[in-house]
Amino acid sequence: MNDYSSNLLHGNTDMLILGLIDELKSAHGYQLIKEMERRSHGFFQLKEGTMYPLLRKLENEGLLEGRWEATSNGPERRCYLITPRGKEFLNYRKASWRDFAKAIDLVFRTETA
Amino acid sequence: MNDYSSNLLHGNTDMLILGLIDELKSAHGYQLIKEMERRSHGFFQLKEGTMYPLLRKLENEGLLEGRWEATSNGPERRCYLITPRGKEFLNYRKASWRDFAKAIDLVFRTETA
DNA sequence: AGGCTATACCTAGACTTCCTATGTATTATC
DNA sequence: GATAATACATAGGAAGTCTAGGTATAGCCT
Repeated sequence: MNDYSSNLLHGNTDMLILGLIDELKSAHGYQLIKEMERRSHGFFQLKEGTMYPLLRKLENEGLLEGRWEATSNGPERRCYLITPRGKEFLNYRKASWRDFAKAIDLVFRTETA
Repeated sequence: MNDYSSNLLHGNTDMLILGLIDELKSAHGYQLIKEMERRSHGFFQLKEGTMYPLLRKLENEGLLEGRWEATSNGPERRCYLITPRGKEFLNYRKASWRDFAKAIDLVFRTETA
């Protein structure tokens, strides 16, 4: 990420996490970091120190549901599903994002437009 | 602004300020707050505690040039122009913003797209 | 056996950015 | 002379992300 990406990311991380889990049906933290990086062509490189506390926070708020799962070839992982409340929140955040992007455009659109 | 707007705003404020000053040729802090609010239909309501320190910071960094001006009907105001370095920086930030918005879309675009 | 890499998660403390709350001062309006 | 609008200033706090460390398992290579 360049110098500003983590600033721009501010407030969008939970939308990205919830959205990805919603799409993937089930995902764990490490996977989400890699998947976001892959999909954005390297633009988003969320740090572990950001991801794991945030997942727990979203779980505590009832937006995600997590459970430990054993793997055949590595350490246990905590897999998350999105809850109905999480889906609601995701939709709200997506709408906020659209409004925000629209507002940026409005500011830069010239007066006569 | 709703609860999240100030989070989404993170890292975009200087782009908005520089962009508006660039468009308006010259502007002062109070004007910028009102103009942003007007143009975004109330979405952006930057606080004075955000605006004034930021303007001074941008001036100190050589991106803006400010001078005090008397007014006929009120207190003095500090008017700002954008410098060549400021325009460069603005273009860079606008490009970053486009990249960021694109990255968000990429993450949410389904695999097959 | 030992070292390296990838996977997978955890935490404390720092940093940046923006907001809150408050203060000063001028002019116009009621 | 009280209030509102204009106009700027500042200290302290809140929120979100990063830094920089840590633990642990499994596979691969020498």
